[in-house]
Amino acid sequence: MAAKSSKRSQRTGASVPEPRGEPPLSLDRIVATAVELLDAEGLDGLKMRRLADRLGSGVMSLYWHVDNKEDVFDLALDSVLEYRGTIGSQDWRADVLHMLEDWRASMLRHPWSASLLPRRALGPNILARLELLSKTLSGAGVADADLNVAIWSLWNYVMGATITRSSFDLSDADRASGQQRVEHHYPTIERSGLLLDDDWDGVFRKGLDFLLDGLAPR
Amino acid sequence: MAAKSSKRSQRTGASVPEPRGEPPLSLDRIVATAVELLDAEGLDGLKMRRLADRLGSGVMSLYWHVDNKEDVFDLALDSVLEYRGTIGSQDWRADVLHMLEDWRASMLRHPWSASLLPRRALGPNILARLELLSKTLSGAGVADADLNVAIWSLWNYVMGATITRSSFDLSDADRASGQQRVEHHYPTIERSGLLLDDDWDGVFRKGLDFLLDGLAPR
DNA sequence: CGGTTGACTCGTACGACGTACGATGCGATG
DNA sequence: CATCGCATCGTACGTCGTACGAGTCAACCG
Repeated sequence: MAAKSSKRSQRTGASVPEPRGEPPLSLDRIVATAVELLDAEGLDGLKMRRLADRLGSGVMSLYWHVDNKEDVFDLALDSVLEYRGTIGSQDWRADVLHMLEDWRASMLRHPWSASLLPRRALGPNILARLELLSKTLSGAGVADADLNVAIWSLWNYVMGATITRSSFDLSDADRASGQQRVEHHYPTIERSGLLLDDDWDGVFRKGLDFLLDGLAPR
Repeated sequence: MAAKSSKRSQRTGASVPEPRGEPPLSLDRIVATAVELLDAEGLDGLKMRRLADRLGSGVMSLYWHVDNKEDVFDLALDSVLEYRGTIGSQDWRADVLHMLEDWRASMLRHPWSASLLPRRALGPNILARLELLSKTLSGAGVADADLNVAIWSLWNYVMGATITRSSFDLSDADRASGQQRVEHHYPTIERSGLLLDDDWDGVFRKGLDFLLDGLAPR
């Protein structure tokens, strides 16, 4: 991450008239198309050749805009994590909830992002969210000494919830065949309906509410 | 996951005398060596050819014991997540803390595991840990209605904390170059020392304590 | 004792992938 | 018209996962 040095110049503000037919290659188009491809085919579905096909260009043309395939992953991931919401209403708690739920929703909309996140460095959009979270909590009266624990607790919770959820979606196919295994060997799990409960949103929200209750008085 | 159908038979209880020289191939040896290789070279360092080299065998011999490379990943991941601790002391809170901290430690000892977890189905050792957690919390007096939220809150927290930490380790290399960026654009993060604080264990423990305080009375 | 069978090993080969390299086209500038 | 930087792309190479089928050897059976 940080400063990859492809030969590409700084993006222009798009002052070109942009004619008919195939639009020209650009970083933005490449990243947007990569996201489409990832959404449609998953992590392993992103091949440089396929990406080029979708863009109507030659494979090697991509490499003028992008350093390598890892770069594409980084850019796609960060583009998906951008936050467009606002902050600074009267109700700091609503601000936090909105931002965190939006984050979770963004990642679930692009399930590959959860798989990618643990092995990529922190992109600017992730840092921006952390900054937003810090600022809001700080403004809400959380003491400086407690700030780090509060931020990380929330962060970890959301991150973990999202990744767990993605992981479960992945194993849905195995669920049927694995069900017997669960029923016979894990009685407590079975009794609690832990793996069957489909109300992920509700559980997520309850835990988050609970966490916030503890972190700062309503 | 679940029932992969390699041609391998059920593992024998090792009744063979096991002679000198290169030991024969076995699922256990393959998995153990895969973990070594992953520890040494990371996710991308695991190649079937390299694995075979380390084992002193031909590449294709692996495929009698294993379905494919994904199978190796699944087995390596699950083998690393096995919990050998006990449960059922007087102090349920200590039991939970021990199990969760052991989990985090296991994953940090094998950083590739955090990257792998989100895209793999739930293995038996993960389910076993969930079962243990459920049983302990249930025995500690957490009401059935609150059980799911409690389990998931803890689970998500640990999962998120571990993955965040791994992610930060990864970006350590970029830290120096990215530091200016952080300092200039993210003032609140900078002021709180959020990205510089090296006491991850302490923060992890504090948040966990806090979470447990809320989930069940001391 | 020769023949058969099943467990296990492995050499060769193939298709797919990421990408290095150098040629090519093109608009702007002198 | 000549030059130069931007942008594109065809070809080729090395590496990967693994399909296929031949090989070895011990155990078993007639």
